[in-house]
Amino acid sequence: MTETVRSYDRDRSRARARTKEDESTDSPDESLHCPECNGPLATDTEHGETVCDHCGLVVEEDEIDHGPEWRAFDSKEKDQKSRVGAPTTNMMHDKGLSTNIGWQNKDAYGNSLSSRQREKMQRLRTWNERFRTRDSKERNLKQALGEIDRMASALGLPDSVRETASVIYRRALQDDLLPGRSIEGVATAALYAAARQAGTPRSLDEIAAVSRVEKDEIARTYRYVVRELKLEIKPADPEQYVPRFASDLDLSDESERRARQLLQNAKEQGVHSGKSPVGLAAAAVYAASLLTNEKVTQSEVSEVANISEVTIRNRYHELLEAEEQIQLT
DNA sequence: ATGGTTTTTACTGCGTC
DNA sequence: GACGCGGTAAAAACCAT
Repeated sequence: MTETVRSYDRDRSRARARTKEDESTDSPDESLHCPECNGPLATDTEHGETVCDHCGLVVEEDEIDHGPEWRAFDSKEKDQKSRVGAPTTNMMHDKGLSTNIGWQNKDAYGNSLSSRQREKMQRLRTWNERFRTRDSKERNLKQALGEIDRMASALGLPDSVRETASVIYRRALQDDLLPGRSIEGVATAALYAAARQAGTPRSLDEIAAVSRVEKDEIARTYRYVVRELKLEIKPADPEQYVPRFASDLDLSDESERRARQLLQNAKEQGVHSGKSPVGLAAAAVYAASLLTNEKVTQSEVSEVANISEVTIRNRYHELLEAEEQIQLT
């Protein structure tokens, strides 16, 4: 035991001595000569350069290659092959970059640890966690991202939306938009905005149903965040609601298609401005179900769309009128 | 706060199964 | 008689100003 340790040390010091020697004597590379003055070349290991001993000309700089390791034939492959480690994700408060200590009391080879070492690891875990989430912003983020994640899964929103929501939240945090507003409110607003940006909008009611904050606060915070961050979000397109409603009602693709067409016609006629997109979508779905003889009742549609039957009636009349107008032209 | 617009609530009448 | 649907009036909610 002691034997191996000592020999290891000795080897190391010997190795160090050797490099020192190389540097101090500036061991000129026999095969190379300076292109300028033909003097001997020396390698400066500290700066990673090859310099002419005589005139000081830097012949070669050993630059670090930041590029990918292998040839890549498209951007996707390039991403995969770049040598910069695991992808970062905005969904974790530290982007997945900080140290993690596994919970199992095993070393790198899978062997169990002695009780002493186990204690030590436990302390390390504790402190690592404390450092990692120490300052308030980090803690803030951690909580908010947890909320976003929870709500997104409850609403069946894809990861891409969560990413976007995370980015929005980060920006809000960075621009000091938080003071005076609740973390959860801003997190919810971020998710709402992200869902709309991604073209998979959820209505305020749906969002409010899974959030811990009231609807009006979400709406207020959302408007605020959008304004301050100057996010550009167009009004929701009614068509984006159609697939969800259609599938909730077990309607055929044909009905879905007709609903879309109805909405497009309405758009051309300009009937849609000022009306709630959800209501339009619901009406279109209902109207389409009539046209394809897949009867669904108004109350069923109003149920899945969270829209009153009256609104459906009003809208779908308008939709059918718009359709007639189109026929005439 | 205000006024204009849209949506909701509540109710009533009609036709059908 | 229950159900789906249509219409209406008044209240409530929403939005820009």
